[in-house]
Amino acid sequence: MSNKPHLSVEEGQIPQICKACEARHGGICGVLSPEQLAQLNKHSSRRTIDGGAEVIGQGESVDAYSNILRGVVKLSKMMADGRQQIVGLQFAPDFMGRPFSRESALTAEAATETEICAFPRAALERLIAQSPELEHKLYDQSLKELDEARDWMLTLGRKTAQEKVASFLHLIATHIDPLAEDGCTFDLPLSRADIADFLGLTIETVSRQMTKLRNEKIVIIENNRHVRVPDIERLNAAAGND
Amino acid sequence: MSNKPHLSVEEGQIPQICKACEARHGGICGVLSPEQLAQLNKHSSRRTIDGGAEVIGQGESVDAYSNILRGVVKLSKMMADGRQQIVGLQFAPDFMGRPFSRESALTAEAATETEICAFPRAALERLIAQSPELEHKLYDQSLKELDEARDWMLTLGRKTAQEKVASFLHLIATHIDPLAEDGCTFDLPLSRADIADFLGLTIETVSRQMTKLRNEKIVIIENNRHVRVPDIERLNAAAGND
DNA sequence: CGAATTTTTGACTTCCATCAAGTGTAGTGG
DNA sequence: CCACTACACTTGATGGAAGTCAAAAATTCG
Repeated sequence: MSNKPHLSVEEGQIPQICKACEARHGGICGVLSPEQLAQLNKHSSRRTIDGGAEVIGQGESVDAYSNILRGVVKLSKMMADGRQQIVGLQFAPDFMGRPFSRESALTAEAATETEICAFPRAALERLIAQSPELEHKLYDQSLKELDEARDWMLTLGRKTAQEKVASFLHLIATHIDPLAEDGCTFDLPLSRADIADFLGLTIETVSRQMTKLRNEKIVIIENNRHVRVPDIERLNAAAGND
Repeated sequence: MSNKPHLSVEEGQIPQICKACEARHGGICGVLSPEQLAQLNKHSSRRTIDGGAEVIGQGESVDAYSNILRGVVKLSKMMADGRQQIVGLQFAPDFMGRPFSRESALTAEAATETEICAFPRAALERLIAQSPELEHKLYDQSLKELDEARDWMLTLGRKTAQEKVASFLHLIATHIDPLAEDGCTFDLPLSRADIADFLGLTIETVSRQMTKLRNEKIVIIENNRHVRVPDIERLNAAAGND
């Protein structure tokens, strides 16, 4: 046997599909026992969502939660006259959903092609009720999201357009390519229109500030979507962070 | 059988000081058993904080949590160059603190004279570990705060100065005087400078927009701090909500 | 009352939004 | 392969909402 004895007993009960799943490393499934995983798995289904497609609409009733396995999801709010604000981005292996609320106050939309693992509300809530570890994990994620939301409030309320765009690039750089201090490269998951909606700006202003950052050699823009950051600390400084 | 909790039996064990406390009605103490209340109470202390005084500073280490019993607390973030953004307001009987983090990313400052009930971090974390109901309650509050933070992101990113000021007045009106649809009256817990920091504006702009709302008869400003809203729905409309 | 602070009002400036072309870039079909 | 269209992005010219600077008015407080 290649596995340790005490693990091999449990590993055998983990659903095949969960074994290599990212949601077990950092995601909420990591705190579930093999039995619980199997139980949740019975009702869950994987789905691929095209970029731009809506996962759940503002005001719709919520009857499913999901884990993001791949891709980026935008959470946004819209005013009656069409003004829109992106209030959060979710990456794999984030849990997506608002427990204990029947109705979504947000629109969730895939920014890129996205793969999710969805399960019915009742199944998750049953698990929450019987597993304090799961609720703890969810609580922990919501605290992180709250920290992120508050960071972004400072960006929205007090930063200049240039600092906002730099802050956005910094956010993406640290989420997509979380390694090498020097010279990280990535594709932007958002269009200019989305970036504008995230930063509370217009697409023209985003474009102009991108050009400025390029001219100042803080970023190298290769293919509109493809960006290289030679010095993440210079970008951080341009974002107004310390 | 005999140790099964029953209210009438246990009421007698509730600490005297907790009996009339607001934190037991809507606050986190409401989910604690009399034994747990007694345990927490042994280490807790009530404190009155003057308006303007700092409760906990950005970057300081956190060794206590607290419940707000009276007053309003501002949570804010500051940039290196002094720009400041208020990222949340907390009212009685909110729980205040960031579990599972040693260091505060925020400054908490009393906006008005405030009374809190503080307890050491270890005491609360011990209780959390043994009471899933408590963690559930805390989770629920953090989800509400997340909803509020995201609402405010829309305000910061996409609303005009006029809508921002109206949104702020609406927020206070619904928190302070949560009754009578028609004609609510209240005192603003924040100075113009604080309102500006909450809305991402300057105090001059806040003042001008206040004047405009007064001229349009949407609010009646009696004593700078004292405000009357004759029609909460008109205020809501001025805030850009549907 | 008079000093200090907060708030309002006024004049001017600036940054970003708006409006309007222009320049890729990708996809389609002949 | 090249038109052709559609779409995303960039660039330019102009205007307006909110910021800045300055001073007056109102309010608080010793």
